[in-house]
Amino acid sequence: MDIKKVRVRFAPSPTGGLHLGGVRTVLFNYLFAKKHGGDFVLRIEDTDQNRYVEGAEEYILDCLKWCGLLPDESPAVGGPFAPYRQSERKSIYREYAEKLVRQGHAYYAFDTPEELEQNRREIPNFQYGHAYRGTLRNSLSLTEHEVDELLDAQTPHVIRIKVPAEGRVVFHDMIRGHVAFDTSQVDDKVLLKADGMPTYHLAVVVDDYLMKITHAFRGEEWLPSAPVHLLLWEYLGWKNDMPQWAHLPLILKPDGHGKLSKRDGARLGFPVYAMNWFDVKTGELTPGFRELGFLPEAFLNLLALLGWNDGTSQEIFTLDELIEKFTMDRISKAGAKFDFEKAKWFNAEWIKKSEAESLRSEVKSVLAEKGMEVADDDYLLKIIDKVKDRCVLLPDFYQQSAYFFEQPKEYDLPSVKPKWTDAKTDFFYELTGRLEVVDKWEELELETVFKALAEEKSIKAGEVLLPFRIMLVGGKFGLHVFDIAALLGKQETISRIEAALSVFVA
RNA sequence: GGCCCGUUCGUCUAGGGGUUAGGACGCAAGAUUUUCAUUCUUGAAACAGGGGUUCGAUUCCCCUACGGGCUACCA
Repeated sequence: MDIKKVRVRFAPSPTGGLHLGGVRTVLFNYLFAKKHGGDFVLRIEDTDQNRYVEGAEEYILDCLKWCGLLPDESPAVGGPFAPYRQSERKSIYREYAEKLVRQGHAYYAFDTPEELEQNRREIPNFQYGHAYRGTLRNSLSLTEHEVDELLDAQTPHVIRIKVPAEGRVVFHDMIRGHVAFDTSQVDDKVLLKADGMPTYHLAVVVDDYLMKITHAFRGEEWLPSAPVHLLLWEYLGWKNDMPQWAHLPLILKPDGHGKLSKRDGARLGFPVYAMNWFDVKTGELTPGFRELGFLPEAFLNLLALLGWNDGTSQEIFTLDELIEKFTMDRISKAGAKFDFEKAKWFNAEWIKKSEAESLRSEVKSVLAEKGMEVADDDYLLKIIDKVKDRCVLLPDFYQQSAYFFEQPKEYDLPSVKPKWTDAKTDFFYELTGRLEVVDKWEELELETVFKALAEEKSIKAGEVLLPFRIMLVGGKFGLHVFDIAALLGKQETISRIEAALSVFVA
């Protein structure tokens, strides 16, 4: 394939949150465009005024910025072929729809929603198409005079495409290969709604043409309406400018069957949106991957591997690697069930792989949320470095590192009390003295001192190790004990031993 | 119902006319870690079914089954 200039389209619809499938479509768009040195066009599909939600457009852009798919300073929506909002292009669409009517490829239809509803109820397999359009109220069945009268009277009407009763629409899909439809099975889709707004079918064709789109990526759910779009490209006389199509496989529910939906997230306990989405209309908050503690790199990585791989067993990819390795022919055809366990694994891998420095601000805000202000960045960096292997999600950093910033408030007494002896009391008293004079405050040195004392006192190290841990952190968790002590520093370690001792002995 | 798309371990997938059908997640066992996690080793686990084509099909073709999508003046 000789790709000179690619212009791919991404059309977020500001009607709600941005779900996994949406981000993945953008990602593949992005990878393909980057790979071939092309543009990446954002077009806002805001023609459905009923569903338009305030703030949704900004939200979607923010999601893309968080993912790293849109530069921070990028103009939200724009480019050389503005405007990019459907609502601002209203007049353009009518023009083309009327043109199609004049050419006999479309017609006015005056049927009310109620009438159509009734037909669908009463006629089995009712389709507004060649079989029934002659019996319905439209400019095909009515006389010219009747039509003019209705039009003059401002009768609400739509414009529908006139799909031929016979014929075959054939096209090549970059993922699926050869795809064919019988036009007899395709219905006369509405092109222009009664409110003058275009439907997706008209808008996508007109916009892709006007914006010089060369490659169109979308979800597989659009495949059945592809013949309508193909016909439109032909009727409008733009056949040679038609973009290459790529219908991406769907992301499916992890359990049961079907497309992954917002509800599945709530039901199964994982996010399906990139970021928290608060719907002002319903007052409903849908959680996002970002807020749950996913790294954007991990999020993109897991999405990319859902329906694509590079043919090797590599699973961890940076965005740059993805751009380099991405090819369309390695996108799978079948839908992929989303697996949250694997998603978490990706995040854990990315946390492990990340430098402490790059994790710092995220960890800081995790701690801050719990009311813990960290002043000493060097200290924090050392802790992050030691602790990150044990974290799957960002909030795990709190649980894994909180004890470095405050003395235990409670101790796991049942684990020490029953086996406590005077000898142990003696050991720890002595230990504080020995620690007091340690020069090199490092893990190895501390361990040596500790074990030497245990041997002197004829106590098995194992018997005092667990109490030591509980003294420092309060329970049976955390890093290796001597790592903790080393990080805590001399004064803090000793003070924690003393504080705990008084509780243990009491 | 009609049309379209799809089908390899539970899940994501590699492979492709002759393979011990490979990897990853998860699961199980063990080693290490005198907590836990990490790490390491090992294990259980798949070509939907039936017909062809072929010396030989998991791989190619057809049918069936199953799954999914669409079937709005939503995208």
